[in-house]
Amino acid sequence: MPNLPKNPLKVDLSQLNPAQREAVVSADGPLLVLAGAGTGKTRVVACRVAWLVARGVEPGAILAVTFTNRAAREMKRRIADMIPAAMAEPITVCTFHSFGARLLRLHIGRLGYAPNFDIANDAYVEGVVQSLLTELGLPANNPPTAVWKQCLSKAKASLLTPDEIAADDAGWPPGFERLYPRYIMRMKAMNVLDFDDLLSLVVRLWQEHPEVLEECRRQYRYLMVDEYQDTNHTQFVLTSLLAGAAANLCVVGDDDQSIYGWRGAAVGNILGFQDQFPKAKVVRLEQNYRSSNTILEAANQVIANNPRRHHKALWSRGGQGDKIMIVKAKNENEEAEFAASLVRERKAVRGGSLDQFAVLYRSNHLSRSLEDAFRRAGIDYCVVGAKSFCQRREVIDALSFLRLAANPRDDQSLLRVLNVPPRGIGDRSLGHLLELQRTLGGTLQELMVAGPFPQGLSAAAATAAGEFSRCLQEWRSRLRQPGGLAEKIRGYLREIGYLDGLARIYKPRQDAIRRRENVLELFNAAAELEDRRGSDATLGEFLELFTLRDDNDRVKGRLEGSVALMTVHAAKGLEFPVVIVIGMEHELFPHHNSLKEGGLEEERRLFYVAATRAREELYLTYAARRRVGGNESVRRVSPFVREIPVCHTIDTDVASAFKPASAETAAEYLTKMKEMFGAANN
DNA sequence: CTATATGAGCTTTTT
DNA sequence: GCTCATATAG
Repeated sequence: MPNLPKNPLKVDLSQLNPAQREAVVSADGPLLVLAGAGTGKTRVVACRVAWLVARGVEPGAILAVTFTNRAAREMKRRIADMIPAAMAEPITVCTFHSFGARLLRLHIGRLGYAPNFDIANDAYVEGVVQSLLTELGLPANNPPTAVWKQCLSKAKASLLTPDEIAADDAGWPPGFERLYPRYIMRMKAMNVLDFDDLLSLVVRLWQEHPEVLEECRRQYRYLMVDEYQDTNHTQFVLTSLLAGAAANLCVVGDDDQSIYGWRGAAVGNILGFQDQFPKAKVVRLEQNYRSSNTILEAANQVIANNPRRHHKALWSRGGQGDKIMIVKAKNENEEAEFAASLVRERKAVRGGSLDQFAVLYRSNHLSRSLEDAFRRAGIDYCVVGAKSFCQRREVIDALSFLRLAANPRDDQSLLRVLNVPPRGIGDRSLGHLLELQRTLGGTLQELMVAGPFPQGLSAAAATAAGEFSRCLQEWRSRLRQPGGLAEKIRGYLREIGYLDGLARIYKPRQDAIRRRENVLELFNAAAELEDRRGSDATLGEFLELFTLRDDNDRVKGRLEGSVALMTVHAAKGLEFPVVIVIGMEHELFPHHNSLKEGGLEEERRLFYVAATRAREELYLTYAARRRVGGNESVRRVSPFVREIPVCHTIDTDVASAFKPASAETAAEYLTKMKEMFGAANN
């Protein structure tokens, strides 16, 4: 490269609207950006980062935290579009959890953990919970493990200690005060952290070792937090600690889109930001670049019924657009068929491909009738997010084998796969092993190879256990050598009998083949890592990447050319020209389980999110009768639908939506079609 | 110990 | 209608 004079960095703000520009150039002190749906939030954040750099802020001093990998990736991309790579590279853009993981790898020794800790995913935590429930003599499935897991997460996310839980009689299931401390001890003994630990241990680290906090504050002097409405208490404390008195803290979010309260997110964080920082500047982004004004006005009116919120009213320079169609179906099958025919008809009228359509629903099981209908209609569809790759049984098993090799202290994974595929070591032998651990202590892996364990077993079981241990040890040391990670993972899983065992575990051959393919996906992921990281990629790195990674990449590719079917939660952050929301019924949306704990407001926000996914056309459907858990029940339309001003809606039913039955419905139909076609021609 | 058969249960799920 | 968990026979 010749020595060219360096261009002074310029960031073009001319494309921004005044509010956006103000958010970008307010560089110092606390700043709250209230970014309504579709108001160009990512662009503003990226611009702000670039602007800071252009103003001379050292890139390495900027930390931008997001919730998802997808958001982090997107933000990096947008920043890289605006400033030279050499300046973009030192900027830290990452998720809360990867930030925590990175910091803890460096300093966790001070808290009594080893720095090569493993990170547990959901399935892993559930496994630990199950073992603990049996140990504590608590019922196995009442409440279900998922509920216990959620309680653990909530307790940790609120930074509650076991003592505080025991003193607090509000709402925890009976026995939780015993489970919670045991869970913490078990995880620590295995040197495994869960997702909440990645955050709460950072808080503890900073509180107990202020010099580490000081160092972080010196490094990260400009802090930005995306999706602030979704932060939980730990994340709030984390952010506050790091921001410190300097408080060059910019939080971006939309309280109206806070839909994760049930998981510990505290809307109060964004609602109370100005109480925390009385001098905070507040910028509202209300100009929407996504939806028609009909959709925006409907969404505005509905959300205005929520009492506690930052006032916002979205508007758009785009036209008024089509009315919102509210369609009544006889039952869930007619509803699903209507959705399918609607997609077909609108595609014929609009042209373009199927990926401009999305069908959204409140809960996963509603996808079933849709899938049937779309399959019958021969329309390509893709169900997003229902069962993520990582939760499949075979993937969990395969990962357990890998965790086992990476971490000799990981008892949980050992318990999970010791008898997978069946190798003659059943409940009795396992019980024997656990009994030994209770009396002798130590890790299960140690106990397996030495001491009195093999004697207590049948000859077959002892041989199997010995062979298992030998194989594990050998591959552990091989995996420690650098190079050929993917190949070694494959060799390990083959030799330990898992790959060939799949056919024995999963009975219909078709099923075994499918599961095998999923395991092969793991090898692909490892190979990918090797391509990116070079040949010295380690197993530990692979496991962390896989645990903290997101599934959305995979989904995105498949989405092309097909209708997206997903929950409203999964649709957050996405947009589609045409959106159909099904199951708009009382007790379903809002869901009956959420009505008790003042959850109606969150349900309304959820509906707000659903409606604002649509760019041009929005359809809301409901069924007069629906089979719920076997028996048919009579349904009423969702109250949210009736909160939309009638001037923005057309009420109809499936029969007359396509086929007019009488003169006046024919006229109405004609008007409707005119509007539709008119919009399509614009 | 393993392979099959029966029965309960079911909101949402960024990391 | 599908997945999990426990029961029971081989």
